[in-house]
Amino acid sequence: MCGRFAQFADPGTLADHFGVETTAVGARPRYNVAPTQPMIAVRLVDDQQHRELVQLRWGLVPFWSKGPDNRYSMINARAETVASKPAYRAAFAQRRCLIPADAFYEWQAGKDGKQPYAIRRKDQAPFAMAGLWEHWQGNDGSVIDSCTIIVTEANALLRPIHERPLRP
DNA sequence: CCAGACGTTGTT
DNA sequence: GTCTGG
DNA sequence: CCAGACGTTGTT
DNA sequence: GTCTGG
Repeated sequence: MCGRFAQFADPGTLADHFGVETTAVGARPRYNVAPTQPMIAVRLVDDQQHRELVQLRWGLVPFWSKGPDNRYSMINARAETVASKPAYRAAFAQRRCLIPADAFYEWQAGKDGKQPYAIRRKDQAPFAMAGLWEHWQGNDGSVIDSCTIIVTEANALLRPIHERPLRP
């Protein structure tokens, strides 16, 4: 669940909405954020007291990784296992964040193909998804700040559109 | 012990 | 069918 | 998540 | 870095 979403609220609106003081981020409206692309997150600054808007790569790159590896999908983390999975454990303990969104997309499978839906609030206000972020530094000094979105079972509203698969 | 994975979804 | 790139 | 590629050689 | 499978 949640492989695409929209972020088109302007940083000022997000700042009001999520209690952020720093808004210095080069954000433009995004109606279709895809995995590996940069997106906006809300996270604590180092003092752990204030929040900032920050640009992160969608698709968490573990700090111990040799680099981004698209063979593994780190765009979502299951809520039931996020505390113990090697790729997420450290971030879960230390580096949680909010992913502001105006809508997220789900595709309903039908016999004539797939029908996309945009899911958003009735009042169209931005909302937050739960996320984790990670800091990665390569041997050449390059740096990637990345994130993942935590997912759970579909609720009654979403179930007719799309259910998260069961896992052994 | 070392080598290799480290994740999720969809589809059959 | 399955992987990669976005 | 979807869309698009999926291969190798030789030449510029 | 840390766990799992062999």
